Amino acid sequence: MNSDCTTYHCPVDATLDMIGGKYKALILWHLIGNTLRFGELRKLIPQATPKMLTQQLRELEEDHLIIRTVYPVVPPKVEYMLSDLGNSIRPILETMYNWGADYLRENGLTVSCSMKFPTKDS
Amino acid sequence: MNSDCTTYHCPVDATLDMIGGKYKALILWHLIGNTLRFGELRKLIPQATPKMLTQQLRELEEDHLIIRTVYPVVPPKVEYMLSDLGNSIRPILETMYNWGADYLRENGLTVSCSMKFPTKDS
DNA sequence: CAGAATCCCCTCCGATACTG
DNA sequence: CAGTATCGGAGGGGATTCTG
Repeated sequence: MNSDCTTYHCPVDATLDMIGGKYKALILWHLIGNTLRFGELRKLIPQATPKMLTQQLRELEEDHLIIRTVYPVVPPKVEYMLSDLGNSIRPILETMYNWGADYLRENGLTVSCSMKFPTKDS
Repeated sequence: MNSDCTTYHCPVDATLDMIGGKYKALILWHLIGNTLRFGELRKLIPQATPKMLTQQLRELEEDHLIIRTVYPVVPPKVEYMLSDLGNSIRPILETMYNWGADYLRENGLTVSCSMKFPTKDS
């Protein structure tokens, strides 16, 4: 998370601190129901440079929202998946998704990527 | 909002863009069911400098989440209240509040200000 | 009372190049 | 493949001072 405070002014700030990073919501969203490799995330979020993607993934890992698994093979293989805590944040993402989608639609704005509301699978 | 894009990569980003500002969630939260003056908001959010408070309020106004009313009197009197759009975002704040409160409790962290979950009044 | 204006630091983040 | 290292610009945000 971004803030190093052990005291927040508001629980909402604590939540925003964990998912408010530049690409964090997008990463979490893509990881819902999927275990993905670094390269797969890069393709899904091409606007993020490797540096930024790594940084955001590390912060999500520090906050225990995702689990990073390194396989000691050559070539390297690293997988990312949601933790239980990460899964518990899904309702927030969905609530924000629905509100944002309504807002964008009512304002005639568009979404550039193919992300859709996930069917309630795993 | 922070981004000037008319195209988002995700509705969640659009939502975060509107409420993710430094003090925006806190401002919106305090305005739920209350019409407040600038000075009252300053007392409720003392960690925000006047400059930052003004900036965040202006952005919330541009995004039509709040309504700013100026009374042409001396001394100046300005009131802020939630718009219909601002009120519509309340479920998001509540969802984030609940998740954040659970998270902080389970991690033994504390909230510094006296903000509580609002009773479901106006 | 409700801000506007200035100054300035410092972090975020993109671009580019390199590595085990 | 999955990163790391380095540089540098833009702007977020604090402290302070001033004003109608």
